[in-house]
Amino acid sequence: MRGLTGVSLADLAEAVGLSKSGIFKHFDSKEDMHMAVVEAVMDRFAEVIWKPAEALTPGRERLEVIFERWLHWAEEEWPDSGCPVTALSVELDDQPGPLRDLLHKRLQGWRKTMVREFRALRDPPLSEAEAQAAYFQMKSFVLGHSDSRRMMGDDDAKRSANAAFEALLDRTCRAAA
Amino acid sequence: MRGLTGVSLADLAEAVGLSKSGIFKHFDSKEDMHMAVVEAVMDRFAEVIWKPAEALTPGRERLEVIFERWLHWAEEEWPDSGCPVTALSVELDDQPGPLRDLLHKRLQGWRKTMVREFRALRDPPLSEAEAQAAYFQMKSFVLGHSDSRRMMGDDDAKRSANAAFEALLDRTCRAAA
DNA sequence: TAGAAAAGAGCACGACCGGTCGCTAAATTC
DNA sequence: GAATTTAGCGACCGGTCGTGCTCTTTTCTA
Repeated sequence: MRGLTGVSLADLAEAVGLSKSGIFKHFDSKEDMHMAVVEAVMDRFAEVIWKPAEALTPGRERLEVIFERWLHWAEEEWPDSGCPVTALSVELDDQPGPLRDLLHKRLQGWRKTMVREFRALRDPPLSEAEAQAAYFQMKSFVLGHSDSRRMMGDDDAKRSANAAFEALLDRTCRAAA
Repeated sequence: MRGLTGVSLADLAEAVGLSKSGIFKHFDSKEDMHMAVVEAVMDRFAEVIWKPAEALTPGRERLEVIFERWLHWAEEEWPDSGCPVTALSVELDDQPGPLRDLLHKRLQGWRKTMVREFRALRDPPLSEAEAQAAYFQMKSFVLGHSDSRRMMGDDDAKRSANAAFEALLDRTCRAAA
């Protein structure tokens, strides 16, 4: 990936068919643009991943749909660049400022949502700690999937990730209350 | 992180106390430098993570040491920038060329080593597929650990990763042959 | 110790960087 | 229909980019 810093105004101008100066009628600065990019990416993330699951009732099936959509998002929605959420995280995690803060806020919101989903996986509900541990693993498998597929060229990455996630759901459901 | 592209020759020159042109007596081009960076990073990776485990016999304890060193590597060896292997992977996974090829080769070598380690975790040894699945999860937890700690600000990330890894070892040892 | 070779400094280059300016033309509002 | 806002353009700014060239200084070797 090229990252936010790796895309110049000239690149962008050519891509959208505008002049550099034309772009500045829509954004005050490059950082202003970057903020809009983060917002747009996270909005799209929610639409692609959360929306299809919204209709379902909380529980295992919903989590399975979310996980499937999450892999799909990275694999099909961004076949060239790779998942922009991961890219933004790696690029911004040591760059303090409003941009990182915005991404952090959106990701925390998502995390909170997902922990809630995991709590509802079992009756009686999982403890907060159990749900957090489960989400940690879920997100790990998403990251592992991208790494395996993109960097290691592993065509079975999706299968590996799915198997790991299914096993995670199995043992999380089964765990004693 | 700033990435290879994000570090200019002027930055580097200042950091090492040389002039820009002075640097060119050691490297033919910036790409030549990048190759050396990838080599150096992977050499250091092996030294920090593999070397302390080398003395041990293959098996669970060795894997535990490797995992501990791997987390340590990301957390203590690179407290500011984050794990450079992850950074390089994300930066280069869609940039075909000798640089990506070099990183790919070194990472494949590491993967092969680790899969071998996992096979030796049990007697009778794990199948190739089982060992690959286990390594997929191990690497996922490493990635999850960095993401949780650096982007999400989770101080318990190490604990979460360790718990997940121990559980992985448990059920991998226990699995029927 | 003379001379070669290596390490480094200084400078200049063309290309590109993010950003501003003044202008035009289209759209919107009054 | 006049006035004002908006979208967009090309030219241009000061700076930085990677890199080549020449010259000096250090270091190694015969």
